[in-house]
Amino acid sequence: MNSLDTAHRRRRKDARPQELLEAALAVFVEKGFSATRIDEVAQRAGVSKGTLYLYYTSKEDLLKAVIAEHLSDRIAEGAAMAAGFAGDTTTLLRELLVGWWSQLYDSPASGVFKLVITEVRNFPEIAEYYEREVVSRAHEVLGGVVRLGIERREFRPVDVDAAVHSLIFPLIMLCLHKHSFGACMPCRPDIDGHLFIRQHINLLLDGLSEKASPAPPTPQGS
Amino acid sequence: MNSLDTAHRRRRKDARPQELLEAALAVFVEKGFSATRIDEVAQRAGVSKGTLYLYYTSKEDLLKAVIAEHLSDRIAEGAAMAAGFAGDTTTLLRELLVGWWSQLYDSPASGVFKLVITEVRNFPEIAEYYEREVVSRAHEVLGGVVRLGIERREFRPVDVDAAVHSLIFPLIMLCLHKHSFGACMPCRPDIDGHLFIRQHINLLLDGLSEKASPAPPTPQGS
Amino acid sequence: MNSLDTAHRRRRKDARPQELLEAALAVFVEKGFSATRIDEVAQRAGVSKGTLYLYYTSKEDLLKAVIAEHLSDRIAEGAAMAAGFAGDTTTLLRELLVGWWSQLYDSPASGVFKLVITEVRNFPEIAEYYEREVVSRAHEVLGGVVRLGIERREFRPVDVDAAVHSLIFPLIMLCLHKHSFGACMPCRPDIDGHLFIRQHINLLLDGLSEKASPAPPTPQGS
Amino acid sequence: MNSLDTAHRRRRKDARPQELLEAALAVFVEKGFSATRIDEVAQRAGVSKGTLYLYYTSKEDLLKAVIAEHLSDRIAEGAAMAAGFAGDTTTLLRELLVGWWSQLYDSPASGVFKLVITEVRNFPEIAEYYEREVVSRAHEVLGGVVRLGIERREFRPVDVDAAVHSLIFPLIMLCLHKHSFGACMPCRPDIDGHLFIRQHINLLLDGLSEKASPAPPTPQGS
DNA sequence: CATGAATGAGACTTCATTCAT
DNA sequence: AATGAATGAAGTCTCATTCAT
Repeated sequence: MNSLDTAHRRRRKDARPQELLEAALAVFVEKGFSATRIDEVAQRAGVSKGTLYLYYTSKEDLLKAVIAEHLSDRIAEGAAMAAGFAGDTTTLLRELLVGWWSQLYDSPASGVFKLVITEVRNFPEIAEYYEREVVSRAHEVLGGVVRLGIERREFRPVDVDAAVHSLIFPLIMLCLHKHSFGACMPCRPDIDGHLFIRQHINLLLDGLSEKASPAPPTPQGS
Repeated sequence: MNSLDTAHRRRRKDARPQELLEAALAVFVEKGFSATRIDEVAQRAGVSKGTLYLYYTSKEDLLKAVIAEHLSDRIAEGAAMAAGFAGDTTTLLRELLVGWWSQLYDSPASGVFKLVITEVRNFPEIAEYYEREVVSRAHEVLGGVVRLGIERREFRPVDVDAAVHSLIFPLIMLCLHKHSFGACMPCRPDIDGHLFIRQHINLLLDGLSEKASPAPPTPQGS
Repeated sequence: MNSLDTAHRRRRKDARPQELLEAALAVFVEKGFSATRIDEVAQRAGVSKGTLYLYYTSKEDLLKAVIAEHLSDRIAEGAAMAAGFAGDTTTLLRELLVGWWSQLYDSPASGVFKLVITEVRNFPEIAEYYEREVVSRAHEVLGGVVRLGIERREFRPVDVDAAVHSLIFPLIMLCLHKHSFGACMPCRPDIDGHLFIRQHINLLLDGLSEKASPAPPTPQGS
Repeated sequence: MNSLDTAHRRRRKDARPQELLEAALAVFVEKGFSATRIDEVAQRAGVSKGTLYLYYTSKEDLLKAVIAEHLSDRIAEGAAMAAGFAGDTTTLLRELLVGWWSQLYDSPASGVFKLVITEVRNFPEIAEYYEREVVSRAHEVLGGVVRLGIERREFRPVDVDAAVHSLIFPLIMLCLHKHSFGACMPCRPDIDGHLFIRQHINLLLDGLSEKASPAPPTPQGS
């Protein structure tokens, strides 16, 4: 019993920062940074307010930790997926966006987009960090695929940066929507995220595609 | 002198609400609702804190007024533009998004998107209002054009709702970007909004287009 | 018409201070000095806030004017009534309290007691004024009657000051009650002021005791 | 040391509400509810402003707690005193009022009367509470004694309610006086409360009139 | 490690008072 | 004389942060 307790205690202790970050992300995304009370984060993590300050020195520190936490892994996953792929770029792009983004969309990490957009202007360090760790790396991965597709004559010679934005902006918007309107008007005939991701990619691939009008193998929306 | 002064006083008085709304929008968008101090709004409008309360009964009231203010007109403009158009839907869509959105993007009203996305969850009435006055009406306009294009065989028979989202989400993201990253990392090679709008439309029109691969007359990005 | 208007205007103007005092008394008594807004007084008097400041230099000034206003006359009336009376002191006392107090109880002046008791500690000048102009003079009148009654052997040789207080305290309480509980619980079987005044005087004149005059074992005041 | 400190801490914590109520009563009675600043209450209780809000959710909440606090006990004491008494009602009444009221007059609870009279109209819930918990119960006790006295032929058949008011109103006035004039004109030959209580009761028990029992010409209450 | 009582700076809001018209 | 828009000091209440236990 004693050793079990110790183990349990240690596990709890080690898990604390993670639990706090999850709680903090949830509340920050829901209320906004300025409007969330530190009490609520602590309470949602099941600890007292004082305990939170054992792990994070201030509310702002917690915010930065939250943002840093949910990024590296996801980006690395996408990069790996792209790097390890052998096949045509059309399939890769579809695979990448559907597989990668669907997962991200479903995870709490999707809320980070809202958080970052909301708070960058108040905490400029976040801008730098986010740009370096997320934007540029994700852009690199997707831009690489598009560029490759153009080289291989699968895609038309479009502006790569613009194409990447056209690809990715709606997906980010989808995440923002999920955590704003999606969270407070759930009764309405709402956007089906996963469906939209596929439809959006199909539409863009048709625009990108060099070939005449290769209607995607599956009908729209399937 | 007397009548002039009276006129001046009256003009100031009549202009106050508008001036306050402009100041409020600017600060709300910059800092977020919760983090903006009422003093700063008042100061930016050139009045004292107390004066603000002569026109708006609370900070929340001010927020709602700000959101309501910058909507009706813009939406109506777009609807009128669409209604009065005679020509092919491809051109109409290009016209609509480039003309309408470029203007909106340049105006302070573009900040409202950030504001709404940030605050809907805290003020559910906003969700209802915004959905009714903005989302559904804008969707109707654009959806109508896409549907017409499909009927006329200019566009392929895509899912209309999804296509509208693919069209408009990046434009909203552009507005969000302008008021978040765009406002705090102006040194970096940044997105050129107007250029992107055109590129994005071209890309999507190619995806939508029924015809083989009618590379747009102008090269991408021009 | 012109002269009528002028007359009317003048009459209004001359009546202003009086109207303001009446309004102020009503609101001060209802809400308390500190809790009444100057706007409400002005509004109840049918003028703008600015106008009030043409007649009284501050809220405190208005308070003092209100208190000074409703006193002198009433006291003088009572003194006159007492001075001009020829008859037995029992009747005089009854006459005095029933006639004088019933009238005061019915008039808005009754509220001044609440106002004074509430505010003396915050405005010590009021204490001095009220003591000099009201308390001492009323006490003199009633004390004189009691003393006379004792000299004439109509009354037992009681402590005059205490007797005056026993006579008058319940009447003041009645006024206080009217403007506190009486004003907010009107549905309950409430005190009938005029009836109580008579009963109270009768009781004091005669005492509760069934037995003749069993002077208490200890002398008065022991 | 550890356990002592803990004990000390706990004792402070448990005592806080009581200490705050005492401080609040003192300041409310002195300045009036609306004019007292929450800071002053906190300071007088030896805590910071924030601490007060750990125990009471608002200024109004504090007011209600203050009023509720100082009542139940005092009323219960009086009722017990009356219930446990064996003897003639004249003595009981004298005992009751002198013993009970002298104590109340000396205690800070005497200020509650001023507070209630001042604030009932602004906080109607107080009226209901006070009527139910104080007025009706005290009235019942005293009314019972008077009624018993009448049954036993110790007292004349007076109107019971009026008699109770005549008995008790001056005592309440005494409390009001203590906390209004009494607190700001201490130099003048002032009322001696305890002396007055005895004199008042004697006077009511015996009446002013020298003659035996000259029932007034008209029946009580006419 | 964990707690939660305590703090006090700072936010929103009110309102007495002023003053140009 | 009368108005009412404007002010800003001051009050209530919140909440991030600390610290003794």
